[in-house]
Amino acid sequence: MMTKTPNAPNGDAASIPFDVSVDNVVFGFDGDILQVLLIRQGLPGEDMESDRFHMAVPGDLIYPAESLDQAAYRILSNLTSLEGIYLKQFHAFGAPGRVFEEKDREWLRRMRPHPERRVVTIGYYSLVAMAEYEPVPSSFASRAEWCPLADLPRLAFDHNAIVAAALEQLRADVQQENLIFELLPEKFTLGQFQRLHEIILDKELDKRNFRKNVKKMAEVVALDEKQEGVLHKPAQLYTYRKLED
Amino acid sequence: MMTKTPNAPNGDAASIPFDVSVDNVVFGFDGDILQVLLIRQGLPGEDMESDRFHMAVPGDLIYPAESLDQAAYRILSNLTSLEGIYLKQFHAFGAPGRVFEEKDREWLRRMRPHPERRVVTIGYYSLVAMAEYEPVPSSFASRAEWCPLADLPRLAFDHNAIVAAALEQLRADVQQENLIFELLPEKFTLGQFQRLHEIILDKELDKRNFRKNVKKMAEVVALDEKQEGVLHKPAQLYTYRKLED
DNA sequence: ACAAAAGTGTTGGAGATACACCCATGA
DNA sequence: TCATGGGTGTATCTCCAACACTTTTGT
Repeated sequence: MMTKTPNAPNGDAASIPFDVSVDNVVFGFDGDILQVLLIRQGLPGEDMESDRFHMAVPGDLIYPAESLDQAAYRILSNLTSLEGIYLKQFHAFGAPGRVFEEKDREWLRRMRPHPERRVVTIGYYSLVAMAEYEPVPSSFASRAEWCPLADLPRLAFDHNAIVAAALEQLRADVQQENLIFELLPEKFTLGQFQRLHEIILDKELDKRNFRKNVKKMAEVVALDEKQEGVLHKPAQLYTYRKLED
Repeated sequence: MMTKTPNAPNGDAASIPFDVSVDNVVFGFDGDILQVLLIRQGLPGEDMESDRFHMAVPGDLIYPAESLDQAAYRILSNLTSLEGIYLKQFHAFGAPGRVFEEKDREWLRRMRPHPERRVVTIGYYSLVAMAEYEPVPSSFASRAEWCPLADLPRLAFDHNAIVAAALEQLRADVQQENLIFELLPEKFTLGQFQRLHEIILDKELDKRNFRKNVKKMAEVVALDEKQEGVLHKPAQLYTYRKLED
C-alpha cells in the first residue's frame, strides 16, 4: 500500500491535482437511424466554419458542489429543453495520454484555467426521441448538431473511443432493461420499433416473430390512429404506457 | 454550456482541484460463501486493535503517470502475489458528501497531503479463487482480511455503498460473460460450482438441471480425480479449460 | 447405522425459429 | 400500375422446469 517508488513517492507528487469532467453521449433515434449529438465549438476569435473548430461530445468540468449525476443533467439541460431524459453513467476514462493532439491542447489552453492538469472524465450516455427533441438555440461560440452514428467525424480528445464504449454499453443494457422506449417518440409504428431493435442489437429480426413478441408486451398499446402522408400503406400507431402495479 | 451561475462562475471556482482514487472490491469464493477483502489500517500512533482503526475496501490515489486500470492492478498486487486476476471497472463515485464522518476526515488529515480536497473514486471489482490466494504479509500499519459478504461491518467513507454496487454489477455481468470461473479454484466440484451460481444469482437451482447444463459447457472438463477427506461421498473434480478456436 | 452430500432421466409445456403472400397508399 | 413498407398464421424444434431415489464415504 505505502510502498515508495521513484515514480510515486508519498507526499505531494502522489497526489497531483486532477480535473474531473463529465462527457455525455446523447443518442437519438429519428425513426430510421441512430444519431449522436455533437458540439461544434469555435476557438475564441475564429469563426465556426474554420477547420480549426473543436468537435466533441458535450461535456464540462464538474462544479464544486454538484454530484456526477447532477453535472451530467446540467450538461444535458443546457442543450435541450427537455426534462426527464434517461441518462446513465457507463465508464470513467482517465488514461494519462487522453489529450494528445496539439489542437486539443490549444483548445484547453484557451478555455481552461488549468490547461495542463490531467483530466479524468466520467462518461454518461442519454437516450432521446429525436422527434421530441427541442434544441436550445446555438450561441455564437458553440452549436449542437446531430450526426449519424455511422459517419462520425474525428472527434476531440478520446471522444471517438468514448462514443464507441457508450454504444457497446447501450447494446448490453438494452437486453436487460426497458431502455429502448426512451428512444422512441410518443407514437411509433412497429416498423420503427423493429428497426431500432435491429440497429441496436446489430442483427436482423423476423417481422412476424417480432410482432408476435410485441403483442405480448403489456406496455405497448395500439392507438386508434394511423400514419399519414407516407408513400405506402399507413401503419398502425402504438404507444408505450408504463404499467402501474 | 458556458452559462454563468453564482454557484459556478467560469474561471477558477469552476475547476477546483480533485483527488482521484481507485477502490477495488475484491470478491473471493472459498467453496462455500462469497467474501470481500478488507483493509484494516491503524492511525499512526494507535494500535491495530483500537476501535479507531479504519476499515475499508483497498484503494489508493492514482499516481501521476498511471492509468485507472494500472492503478487498480497496482492496488491488487500490493495485497496478493497473484498475477492475471480478473478486474473490472464498474462505477465512479463522486458525490460531494462522500466523506461525512468525522473519523474519516481525521484519517484523511493524517494520511493525505490535501485532506480537504474533494475526491472522486473509480470503483473496480476483482474476482479471486480464495484457495489460490496468497496474501502479502501484513505491515505494522495495515492488514488485509477476508470478511463474509453477509456480515460486513460499517466501512469507511461510502464503501458500504461501493460494495453493494459492485455486487449488483457482478450479478449482472455473470449472466453475460464467463466471469464465474475466475472465482473457482483450478479443481472444483459441481456442488461448489452450483453453490457459487446460487449465491451470485441469489436463487436456488435444480441440481439435475444444473448438471445437465454444465455437461453442455465444453469448457468444463471432468478430471480423473476425486475429492478426498470429506465426510460424505467424494465428488468428481472438474476444471475449466479455455477453448482454443 | 447414520449423516451428508453426490449422482442420475424422463416428461410436458413454453418459447423460439423458419417461412410466403396479400394489402393500402402516394406518385 | 408500380414501388414501398404494412400486416398476417402455422408447424417444428429446442430449451426449461418439475420431480425422487440410490450411492459412497467418514464417524
